[in-house]
Amino acid sequence: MGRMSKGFDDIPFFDEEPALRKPPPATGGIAARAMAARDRSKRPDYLSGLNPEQTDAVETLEGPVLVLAGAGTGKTRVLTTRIAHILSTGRAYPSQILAVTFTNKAAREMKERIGVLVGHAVEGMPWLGTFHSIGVKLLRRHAELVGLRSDFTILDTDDVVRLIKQLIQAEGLDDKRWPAKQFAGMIDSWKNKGLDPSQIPEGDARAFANGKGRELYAAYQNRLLTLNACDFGDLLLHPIRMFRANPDVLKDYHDKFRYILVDEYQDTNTAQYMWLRLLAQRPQAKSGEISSSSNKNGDGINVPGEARASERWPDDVSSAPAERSRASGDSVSAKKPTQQINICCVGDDDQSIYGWRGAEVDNILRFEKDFPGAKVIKLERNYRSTEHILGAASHLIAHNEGRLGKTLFTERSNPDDEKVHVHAAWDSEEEARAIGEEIEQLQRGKHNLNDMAILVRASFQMREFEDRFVTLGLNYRVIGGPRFYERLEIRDAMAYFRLVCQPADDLAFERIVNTPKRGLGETTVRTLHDYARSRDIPMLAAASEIIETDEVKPKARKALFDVVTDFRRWQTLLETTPHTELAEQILEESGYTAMWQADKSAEAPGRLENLKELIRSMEAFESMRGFLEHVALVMDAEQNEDMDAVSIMTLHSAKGLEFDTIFLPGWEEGLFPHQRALDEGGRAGLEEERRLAYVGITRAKRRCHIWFVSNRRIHGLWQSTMPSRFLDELPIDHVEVAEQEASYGGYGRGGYGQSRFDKADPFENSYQTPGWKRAQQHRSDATRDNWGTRSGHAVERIGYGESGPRTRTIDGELVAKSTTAEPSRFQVGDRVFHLKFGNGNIAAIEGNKLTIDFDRAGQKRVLDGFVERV
DNA sequence: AGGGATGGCGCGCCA
DNA sequence: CGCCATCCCT
Repeated sequence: MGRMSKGFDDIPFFDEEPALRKPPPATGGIAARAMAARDRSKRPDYLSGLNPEQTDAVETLEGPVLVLAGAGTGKTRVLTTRIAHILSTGRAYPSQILAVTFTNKAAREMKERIGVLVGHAVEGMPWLGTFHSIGVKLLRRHAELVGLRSDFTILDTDDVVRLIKQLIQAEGLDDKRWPAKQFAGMIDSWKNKGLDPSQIPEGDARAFANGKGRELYAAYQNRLLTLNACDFGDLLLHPIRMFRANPDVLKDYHDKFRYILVDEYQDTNTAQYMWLRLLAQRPQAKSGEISSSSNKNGDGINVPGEARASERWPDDVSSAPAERSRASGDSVSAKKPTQQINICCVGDDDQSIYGWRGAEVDNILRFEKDFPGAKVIKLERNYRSTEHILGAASHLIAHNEGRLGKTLFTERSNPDDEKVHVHAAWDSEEEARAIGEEIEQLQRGKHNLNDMAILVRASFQMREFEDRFVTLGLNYRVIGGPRFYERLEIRDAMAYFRLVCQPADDLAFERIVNTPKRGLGETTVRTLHDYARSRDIPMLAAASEIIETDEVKPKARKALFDVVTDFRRWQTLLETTPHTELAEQILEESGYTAMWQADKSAEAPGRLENLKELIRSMEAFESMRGFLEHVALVMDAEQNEDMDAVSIMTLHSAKGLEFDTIFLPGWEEGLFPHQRALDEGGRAGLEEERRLAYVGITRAKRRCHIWFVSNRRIHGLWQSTMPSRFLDELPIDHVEVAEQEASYGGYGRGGYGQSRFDKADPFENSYQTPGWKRAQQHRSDATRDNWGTRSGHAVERIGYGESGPRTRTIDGELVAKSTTAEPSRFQVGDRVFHLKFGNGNIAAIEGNKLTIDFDRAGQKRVLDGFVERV
C-alpha cells in the first residue's frame, strides 16, 4: 500500500471504508457474472417502469456512458436507479461509488431516493456529494500534502474579499482603483480553469494592480496557507495538485472508486473536469515496467478489444501539459490487477446555465472524444410537462446554435391543457399584485401552494413578491434567498466559533475582536496586526503575547487580556462540553447576546431569534467543527417543509425542480436576458440566458405564466423597459397572450372591467389588452402619486410624453406581424432625446421599435414612445 | 472610541 | 432606494 498511510490512518476520518479493510467483492468472477445474469433475467423491482432508454442507461454499467437527459425525462431516476443497481447486484460497496452533484439539494435528494430503492441496508453513501464537499473530504484527509492542516477553515466570498483588500492595501495600492471584489472574481475564474499563479496568462496578470496580478494572486495563496484556510476554488484545486504530486495517493482512490457518476455534467468547469479526469483515469503503464500486469485486467469486466477510455485521455494542451507524465509516475504499484473505472455522466447541454462560473459546455459536447467508445444515450421522452409547455420551450431553445440537439416529446396530450400564458403589467408592483391574485385564484380552485413557484432572474426581484404576499397573508418560502448564514449576527457568531476551533483564523479574529465593543479600536487592532505579521503568528497568539508587553495602552491591554482568556477557556471546553452548550456559553460570556438584548432597534429581536436558531441547527451535528464545515458548504437553511407555501427562487436554483404552476416574471430586455450577460458574454451570453429561459419554462408541469412589465425600478430609479426578445421566440401555437382578469387592488377598480374589451381582435395587437390599456391609464395617476420626487430631484419620468397611448407590438412569431402599422413619426437620421440614454440619432426603424445610436450610451433599441425629437 | 451624517455605488446567477 | 465606507464630530 505504499505511503498511503499518510492520510488514511493518521486522521480519524476513515469512515465507512470496507474496501480498504476487506477485499472488494469479486465483481469480475464467475459467481458475480452469474449473479448479474440472474439479476438481469429476474428484473428487480426497481427496474420496472423504466422506459427502454432509461433501462439502457441504468444497465450499461461498464465503460463510459453519457446520458443526454432532457428536462423532465427522468434523469434523477436514472442516476439513482443506476446506483441502486450497482449496489444490489453486489458490484460495489457504497463507499466504492463516487457520485458527484452540483448542489447539496441534489445530493440530499439522491441519497434519499437511493435509500428508498435499496432499502435501509445501505448506510449512506460516503462519496455522494457536491464537488466541493467531496473536495473538502479529500482535503481533510490529505491536508498536509498541500500545506494545510486538516482543521483548515473554508472562507466564503465575503471573507475572501476582505482578505484581498488587505493584501491590496499591503501592496501600497489604491483599493479604490483596484477593487478587491474584482480581483476576487479574477482569482475565482483562474481557479475555475485550474490555474495556479504561475499558470495564469500574462495578459490577465498584467491587467490588475499595475501589473502585479500574478504576485497578488501568489500572495493571496500564501496568505491562505498561513491562515490555514481555503476558498471555494481551492476545494477543487488543492485535491488536483495533491493527486498530481502524489500518484500513490491517487492510486488508492483509483482502486477505491469503481463507479463514478456525475450529475449535471454540462455544468462542470475546467477544474472539475481535471479533477474528474484524474480520478477516472488510471494512468497508463509505462512500457516495460508494469504493463503486463496492468493490461491483463484480470477481472473480466472489460469487453475485450473495447477501448478503455480511462487510458485514452486526449492530450490536454490548455490546462496541464505536465500532468500525464506526472500522473503516470513510477510509484504506481502494479502488483494488483487494475480494474476499470466506469464513469457515467448525465447532463443536458440545453440546461447549461453556469458559464459565468466557468462551466464549459464544451465538456459535454466533447465527451465522446474524451472517452472513446463511450456510449451515448438520449432521453427525450418527457414525463413532466404538457405539450404546450414543451412546445414553447423547444421552440425557444431551438434559437440556440451549438446544441447536441434533442427533441423532447410527450405522449400525454390533453385538449384541456392550457397554453403558455404571456401577461403584460405596467410595473413590477402590478406584476406582483396580479401574480398574487392568480395564485389566490388557483388556491380557491383547490390547488396547493406547494405546487406553485415564482422563478425570477435576479434575486432583487424577490422582494416585491415577498412584500405583496405578506400583505395578502399568503404563505411563501424563499429558496436559496438571503442566506441565513450571511446575516450579520450569524456571521459574527460563526466567527467566534471559528476562532475557538481554529485559533489561526485571523479574519474571524478581526471580525469579533471588538464586537461587542470592548474599546479595542483601530489603533489597537493595527498594532496587533503588525505584531502578528512581523512574527508570522496568528493574531490571537499575538494578542496573548502583546498583553505581556506595554505596546498597547492599559485599557486595551485589559480588554485584550479578557479576550485571550475567554478564548483559551473555550478552547479547553471544546473537548469536554457538548458543542451546542459551548456555543451558547460563548455567545453569553462574550457579551454578544447581551449586545443585541441591549439593542433597541427593530431588528434586534429577530437577530436574537436567529442566534437561537443557529444553536438549534447545531444539534444535528456531532461537533462544532462539523457544524462549521456544514455551514461553509451548505448555504441554505432548512425550511419547514410541511407548510403549504408558494416557492420563490431564482431560475438558477430552480434547476432540477418541477411545479404544477410556474410564474416567470420579469421577461424584459436588460433583466432577462440580463444586460450584463449580453455585455460580457455576447452571443454566448445570450444563449446562456436563453437556456435559462428554457430551464424556467420546463419546470412547469401544467401551467406556465410569463410576465413582463413596462416599468421597473433599477437602482431606485424607475426605468422603462422593453419586452424580452425571448417572448418573440415563443411559438404562437402554444402561447396565449393573456388578459388580466383580476381587478386592481387599491384603485382603478370598475370602469376598466374586462368585458368591454372581450371582443377585441387578439391579433390586432396582442399587448393592447385591457390590462395593458388599464395600466397605461393608471400611469398618469400613479406617476404623480407614487413616483413623485426624491429629495428634491425629479425622478425619471417614464417617457410617454404627451402623445397618448402607444401601440406596442412585438413582431415575430408570438404576435402576428402588424400590417396596419401606422407610419412612424420618426425618420432614420432624426436627432432624438431619451430620458435615460440622452441624445442620439436614429439608425433604423422597425415598426415602433427604433434603433438609436446614442452619443453616450451606444446603440440601443427602444420603443418610439420613449424618445422625442430634439 | 463611537455614533451619526453623508456620499458613492450597485442588483446576476452558486458552491 | 439601501447598503457600505468614510468622514467628521463628540
